Formats: sequence, C-alpha cells, structure tokens
Amino acid sequence: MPITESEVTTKRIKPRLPRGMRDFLPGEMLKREYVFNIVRDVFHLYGFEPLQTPVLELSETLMGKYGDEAESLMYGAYHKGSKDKDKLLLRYDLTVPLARVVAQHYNDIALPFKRYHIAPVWRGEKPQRGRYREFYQCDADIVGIPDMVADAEIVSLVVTILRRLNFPQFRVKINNRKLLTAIGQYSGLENGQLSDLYRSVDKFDKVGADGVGEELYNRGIDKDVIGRMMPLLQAHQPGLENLDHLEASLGHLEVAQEGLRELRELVTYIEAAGIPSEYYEFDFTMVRGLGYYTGPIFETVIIDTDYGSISGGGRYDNLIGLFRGESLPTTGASLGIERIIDLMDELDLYPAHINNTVVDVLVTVFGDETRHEAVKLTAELREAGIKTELYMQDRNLRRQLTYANRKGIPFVVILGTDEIEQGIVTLKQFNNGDEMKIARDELADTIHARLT
RNA sequence: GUGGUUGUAGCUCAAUGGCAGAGCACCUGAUUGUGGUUCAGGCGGUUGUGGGUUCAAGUCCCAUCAGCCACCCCA
Repeated sequence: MPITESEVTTKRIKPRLPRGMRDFLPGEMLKREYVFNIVRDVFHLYGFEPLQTPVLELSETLMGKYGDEAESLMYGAYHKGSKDKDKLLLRYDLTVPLARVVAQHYNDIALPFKRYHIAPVWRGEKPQRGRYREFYQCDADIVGIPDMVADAEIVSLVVTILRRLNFPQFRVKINNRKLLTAIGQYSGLENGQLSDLYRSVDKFDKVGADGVGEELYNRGIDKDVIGRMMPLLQAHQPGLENLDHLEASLGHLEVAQEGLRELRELVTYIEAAGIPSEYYEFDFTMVRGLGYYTGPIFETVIIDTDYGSISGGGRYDNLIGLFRGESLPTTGASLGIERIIDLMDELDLYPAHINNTVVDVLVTVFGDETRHEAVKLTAELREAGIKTELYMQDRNLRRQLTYANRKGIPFVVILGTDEIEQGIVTLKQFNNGDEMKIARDELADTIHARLT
C-alpha cells in the first residue's frame, strides 16, 4: 500500500524511542566498534571463539535462574497471532543461554568450550546514567575445566583487554565464595543467611564497615556473629599474606582450606602469565550479587573513581547442570562494556584517529565534465584499499572542502579539468594544509604513506 | 519498584502570569578552484504531550511521557 502525500502531511508520527533504549549515530558507533574490536581481538588472542544465540529464549529456559526480582524485569515477547503470550522472553544475560547451548549441543562442542559472546540483553529497570534497558554484554567463559588454570586465564584476559584499551589504573579484586561461606560458618551464621551476607557485604565500598554491620543486624544477624566476621572480611594485608591471615582463623574448616588452596593456586598461574601484581588484589568484601557462583569470583574497579565495577565474573560449577542434569565446571567473566565505553570518553582514552568518519579521502566533482573521471579515480583508490568517498553534488570547491573538513576526512583529491588535461591530481591534506600536484598513478601510494 | 528533580530552536541555556530570546551549530553571501579564522545576512518553535485555572499560561494546577539524581538491584 503506497503512502500518500496527504498521509505524510497529516499523520506525522512523532519519532520516539522506548524508555531506556538508544540509537547510536555513526560518530558514536565508531567509538563503540573501536572498543568491541579490541575486545574481540583479545578474545581471539586467548583462543575464545564466538557464539551467537537468539535474542528470544523460551520462558522455561530463563525462569528460575535469576530470582524473583530479576524475573519481574524481563521483557516478554509474542507474535500477534499467538495464543500463548507467556512463552517467550527476551534474554536477560548471556550466561544462561550459554548453559542452555552447552547442554543442548553437548555432543557438538569440544571441551574445554571457550566461547565469547558480545550481544544486547534486556532488563526493564529504571534507566539512569550508564544504565539502560537494552545494553550490550560481553562475556567470555571456559566450560569444562575445574582447575584454577582456567580462572587464571579469565583474570589474565580481563587485564589484557583493559590494558589494550589504555585504562591507566584498575584492579581486579579477587575473592572466593568458599571463603565467604567459611567466614559465615566460623562466625556462627545460620545457613539460610548466606545470601543476606552477600547482599550486605557487597555494599562495603558504598556504606563502609559500620554501614554493613548495621545492615547485617537489620537483616536479623546476631551482633556477636557480626563482630566475629567483620575483622576477617576487612583483612587487607598485601598479596598472599591476606590468605595466611584468614587461614589463622579459618584453617580448621574444610571449605576454607579449599578456598585458600584455590586462590593460592590461582595466583601462581596469574604470576606465571606475567600479569603485574598491581593489577589484582584479594578483597574479601567483594562478593558479587549473583547467587550461582561457587568458587573464585572477580570484579574490576577503576582506582580512584566511584564508577562501580567494569567487569565481573567467577566460577559457577552448577549452573549448566540445571540444563544437563549433571554439573559441569565453568568459569568466566563479563565486561561491563557500556560502562567501559562511557569511561573511555570520560578518561579520554580514544586514540585521535577515531574520528567522526571512516573515510580517508574525498574525491571532488565539478559538473558533468569531470564526473566520469572522478568516478573512475574513486574506483582506483578503492581498489588500492583506500576508503574513498565520491562527492555527489555539483557544488563549488569551497563547499566540498567544507564538507570534508566538517566530517573530519583527512584528504581531498581535487580533480578538475586542469588536472584531467595534465593527467595529474591535486592532493590536499587537511591537518597541515599541504597541497601537492602528483601523477595519478602515484596517488594511492602517496596517500597510504601519509595516512600512517 | 520507591523518593526527588528537570523538560523552551539541532545543542547549551535565558525570559515578575503580559510581544518566546541569546550564544553555538546550520544555510547564503563576501570567495562558482581552496576548508578551519573573520565579516554581513538568513532559516529555525504547537515552550515534551493532554487537560484545567485565568482577560491573558513557557510561567500556576492536574495527568501523562521522557531525561537526570538517590534508593532497590545490577552491567
């Protein structure tokens, strides 16, 4: 059905977006892709391979994995003719789909299964700065390896990515759910209160020790219990000494032994991988909100900002079992890619060549006499691998230069009747105003040389 | 989800209940073969949306939508 002129003038639709969702215009996309490309390169460098799954999952796949609160934030989906409107959900993260995939395609994947996944997820939360209803997650996980060498790969991976993105000062905080369990046991915490412990301790950075103590008390935990665990949670000796400090109190507990052994082992591999010790530390107040972690957990913060964490992860040995009927050890990390992208701007970490444009050269056109030659020259430059835009209106040189300048295109090739007669072109470079007349067959090489 | 706050030109923001404005950006010209600087001129608005009060509403009231901040939670 064609759209009529009268509809255009009478039925104008106000262009709007759903709450918490965004368009990314080209200038912004180029920055996002810069980040995604570095992240992807490092994933490949570490031997992780891409996985893609549908944005929709069956409700049964997602329900019961995240808790009631999360489920109320999920977006449902159905097609207009459907009778069953509750069957499909937009994915809430990339981890549960991974678990589903591993269980479903178990015979088609080789263990260890190392996959990365960069894709949008949806959560119906109230939007705020750095927090959206549609946002990208960026996960890398290793399925099938119980050994700490896998966890060390994950930590090393995160550090390498952040270093390549030029983040100056960050630190991966490392803890172990087993140690938190042990601290709870040692202090006399009842079993059912462990999740209260996680939730309160997570706010250590924000409300401090007193605030956490108060909150634990409000959650119905005994003052004596709180008194016993606070000094252990706050242990802050350098490096491995921190573990010795915990062992003195918790050494008699089996779960503590295991947690300590894991972290000591983890550190030996991180060291062997050559990760400088300034990039990681033990922090027993870092717990992560998610319930499914079973072993070492990680979280990365930028030092001296209150920007929150920019990556998180850990070992979750039982999640895949929900789809498989048998546990499969898994560890991984998720990059807070939206926060990273925001921070890149704030800390001015984008290299200068991330411009508003991908175009290297604009080829000018002056009416019918030069157009065919310009099209031909454009094709030659593209053939030589130079990102070339052909000017497509008949406007004077001034306009064409203004256009190139505004878009940040670094070079303009001027091809007028004079140049065509002489078999040359005029190459103009914007950053220094250089202008030179050169032979056509030298143009591509000259541009290549000046681009680097 | 709870509480607070804001919404005026593309952007940043002015306007005691009384003519809707400025800077930047954009367009045109000075300059139809030379951008960025400069100068002159110009375009641009249902004041988020819908109701209400009033002689009169950008301004006051109600609702609604959206943004921001804090909490909850999280990336």
